[in-house]
Amino acid sequence: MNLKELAKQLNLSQTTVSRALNGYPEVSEATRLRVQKAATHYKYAPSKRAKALATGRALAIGHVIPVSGANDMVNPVFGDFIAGAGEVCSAHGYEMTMSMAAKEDDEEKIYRNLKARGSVDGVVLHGPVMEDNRVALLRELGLPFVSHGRASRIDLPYSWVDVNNRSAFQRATDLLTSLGHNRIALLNGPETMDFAYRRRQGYEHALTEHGVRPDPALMMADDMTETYGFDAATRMMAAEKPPTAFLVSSIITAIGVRRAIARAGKVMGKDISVVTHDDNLSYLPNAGEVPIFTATRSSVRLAGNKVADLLLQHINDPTMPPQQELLEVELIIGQSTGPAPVEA
Amino acid sequence: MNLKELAKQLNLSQTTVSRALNGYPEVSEATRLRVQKAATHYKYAPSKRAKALATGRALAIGHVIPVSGANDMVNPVFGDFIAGAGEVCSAHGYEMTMSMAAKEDDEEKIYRNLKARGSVDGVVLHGPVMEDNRVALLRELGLPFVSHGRASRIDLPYSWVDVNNRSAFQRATDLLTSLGHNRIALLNGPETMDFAYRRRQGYEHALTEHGVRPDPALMMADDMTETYGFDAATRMMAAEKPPTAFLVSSIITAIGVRRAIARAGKVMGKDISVVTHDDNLSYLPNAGEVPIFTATRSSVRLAGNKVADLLLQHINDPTMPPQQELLEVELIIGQSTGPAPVEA
DNA sequence: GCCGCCACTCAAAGCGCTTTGGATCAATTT
DNA sequence: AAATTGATCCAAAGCGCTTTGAGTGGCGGC
Repeated sequence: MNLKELAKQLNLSQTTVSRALNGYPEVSEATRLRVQKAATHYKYAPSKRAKALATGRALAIGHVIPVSGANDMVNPVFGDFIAGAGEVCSAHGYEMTMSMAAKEDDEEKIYRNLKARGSVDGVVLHGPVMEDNRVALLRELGLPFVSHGRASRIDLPYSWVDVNNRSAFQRATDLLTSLGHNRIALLNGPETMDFAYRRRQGYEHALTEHGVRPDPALMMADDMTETYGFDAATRMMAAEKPPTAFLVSSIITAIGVRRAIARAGKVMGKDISVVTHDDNLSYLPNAGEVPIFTATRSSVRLAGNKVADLLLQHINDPTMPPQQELLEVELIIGQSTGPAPVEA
Repeated sequence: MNLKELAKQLNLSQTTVSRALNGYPEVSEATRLRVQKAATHYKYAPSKRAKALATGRALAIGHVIPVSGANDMVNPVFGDFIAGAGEVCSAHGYEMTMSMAAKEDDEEKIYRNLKARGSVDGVVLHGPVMEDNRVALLRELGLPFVSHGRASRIDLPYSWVDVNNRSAFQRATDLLTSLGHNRIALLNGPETMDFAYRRRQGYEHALTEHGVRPDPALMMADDMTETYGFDAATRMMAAEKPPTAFLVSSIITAIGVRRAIARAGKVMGKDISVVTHDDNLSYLPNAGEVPIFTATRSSVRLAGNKVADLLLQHINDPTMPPQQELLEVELIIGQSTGPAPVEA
């Protein structure tokens, strides 16, 4: 059933039926009701394709997902973020489309096509890196976008929703030093990623504030897998001057660290402390009366909500100036931290 | 730049330009080349909206994601599956759109709309449950679809790609019994889900074959979170007749089990054995010379490839009869299994 | 020299919607 | 009584593409 047929059934013009269904005022309440009844009766749903062509709006936003890293890793955070964004999108009648971006150079083409083909009204920028050139590109294209995370060293205004990563890791480091730790290892994400860069800043800043010189031997950055956590922690603990605490960028990596600690015959939270960032993933709840990990927590699903919300605002009002939202983490005390062991 | 303008620039009709770009034979090689040059020069990309309207094809497939369970869990497997499907979609010029389905009754409406509005050419059915009524619905709607996993007790023909869950868990159970275990606990996923139902079948079948009566006290089913694994394992190990081995449906849950074992002061692979299903998630590689977990492994990313591939075939040839693909798992021996401890 | 054929090219219709620019008619105003 | 207004409704154009059906002109065969 399409508009024309529906109009014929009702002995009305397409114009009137269209207006009745889209809530325009130039139609009497009586006929509006009649039209709506008929529409639900015939299960009429307007063709998205035609609507998009006629209105110039796709009623869709796009996600361009960088499938990156050594082994084409998909960010484990992805599912929850999408779920968050999806909630607000579907509440506003928007769809989400995704494209996978394998190689770096592919990505520019993807955005250009998205714009030229008009398949989306806006995009969310995933995984910003430092000096991310996508920001300039998207601005130039005039494609509304919101970044999930900031891109450092960019002076162009643009919209983003980010976690205060610097402050989070600074606070986490403060916590550890206040417990007496001064050999604190950092297992960071890839430091081309902006969030990782900022976390290291927070970590180093806190250390220097406490008069500790950051030790390169205690700092690593890599794709945040479980095995990365295990391998790095195992190696560091076997070193000459092992750390007494780990600050970790992902709960998945932290799980690897926990495994390494157990394997070394130590007890997490007693012999060795661990603080991790916790994205509050639905399948990895870090909960309980006393959560397993002491963590800097920030719900990535909530971030998905906020990003989508902001993006839809931009789409509906293109003149709206860029907006930023900085989410503070909760510092959650769990079982994985304790006072630094006394030197033997 | 649109077709009309491009045609004008070239002093050709829209028809010819369109045909030149879409590879139709009725156009001379000379002009085809000329057109293609101009197209790339002007960065012309045909409007997806207009193309969709004109051809009746959206060049997109849909994913309807059930965001379900007690705490709106997003399946951790999701990201990798999507990445797999995305690969083949983008290789064929297709986009993927996702809709979140919160409540059960929502879902039917989502599919109906997807069809009526014509926003996708086909869908992948996620998370089939037993006697899944979506199969009948999609067939009735005439919307091409491929299911990721089967739906038991449905005698309608339809296409699916599934892991041989029954055989996988049967083999895993066999392995454990051959190691001398006869109190093997099953930590399954929600047994409304088809895959979980089948896994239990395999497990029970193997047990009975070995003359062991399945013990309800050793069987659980729930959302496959980490804490579920920890809680269930902790409880079972504290019971009167604790299990000597765990068979687990998800590596994430298995991680919880490992934590419970460590907490209880036991050694995994020695005091207590664990076999888990392993979806080969990119961020949770169960690798190394000897993998951490003994596992039934099947790449969910590969499944994504296959599902998308099959779906695109159906879309391109609607007369193609339903096809099924059953993926066998690899049984990987890791560090988490060993002979059953001798009774004290 | 005429016909038919092949290789190209084009004008125009159509996909299903929105939206512009009238029409129509009753009620109100002058 | 004529003109204005407001409330409804409509015909038709247009969104940017594909595709049908219809020309062109050049060429060999009779």
